[in-house]
Amino acid sequence: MDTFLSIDEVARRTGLSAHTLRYYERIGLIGPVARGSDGRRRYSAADVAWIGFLLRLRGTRMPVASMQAFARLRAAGDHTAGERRQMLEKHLATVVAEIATLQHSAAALADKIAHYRRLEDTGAAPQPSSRRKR
Amino acid sequence: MDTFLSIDEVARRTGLSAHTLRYYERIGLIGPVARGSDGRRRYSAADVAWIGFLLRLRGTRMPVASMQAFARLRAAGDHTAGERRQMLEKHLATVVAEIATLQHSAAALADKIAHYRRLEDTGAAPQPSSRRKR
DNA sequence: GCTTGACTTAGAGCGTGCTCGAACGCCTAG
DNA sequence: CTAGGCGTTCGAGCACGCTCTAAGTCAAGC
Repeated sequence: MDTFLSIDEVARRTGLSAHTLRYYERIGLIGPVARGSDGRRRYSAADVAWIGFLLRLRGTRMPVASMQAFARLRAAGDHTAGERRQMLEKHLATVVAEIATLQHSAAALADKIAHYRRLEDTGAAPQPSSRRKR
Repeated sequence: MDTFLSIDEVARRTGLSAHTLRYYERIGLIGPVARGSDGRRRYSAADVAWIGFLLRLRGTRMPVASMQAFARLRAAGDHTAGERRQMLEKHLATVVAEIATLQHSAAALADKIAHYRRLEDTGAAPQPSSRRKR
């Protein structure tokens, strides 16, 4: 199984740049990646899966510092699983809260838009760049 | 009606710092605020309402540059209402999309947590810092 | 008059998360 | 042997959104 990927392949698959992948490794988000005899990185499937997980955390705006903490726990071994679970639970709670406030804000935005629409339909200046066919 | 507020009062009410309020004014997010005879800012109720709206936009992660664009349109007069509505609609769409991906991620997080919980219950090392009374 | 304290401006500095540049190494093709 | 291309490290630089400092003004209280 030649299941090892070059940094460019991983970049392509994850959407991160090679620069960013090296950066993540530097700051400890990604554990030391295996190297070929020429010193180049050879990412395993597990590495890629972990990066995918990191991207999910990032997508929920977990700060890099927290991801680092999580990565450290992971590297420390199985006995930190409980701690890791707690981190995730805490983070999940903030994500859920954020979803709620976003939904709230989305509703407010929709109201504002409706307000604008009313303004326009009440015969104010017609929109130049908007085909607003009632 | 002494409906004018000092910068500190506005800071208190909006949760922004006085520094940030001045900064927002400097970069054009908040139009020129009226001044008292002593040169100090005197915020009107309309100013405060506008700041509230800005905060909502910020809460949905609208970039400052976009808020500036919106503020410019607003300052340009009523005839930009259509354009402003379009901006809001576009932004609302991104907010809705983001809510969706956050929900997706939240579900994935919940799965991961469940996974950890399973690990723990399958008799791995007991958690030191977790009273997991099955 | 002097002090205190809240305000003003202009501009420098900072935390976060990348992003890029410079200089070099190694492999392959021609 | 040389050139090209892709990788490496180390460190500087950047975009964003504030945040703070410095130096000064003004009004009120002692």
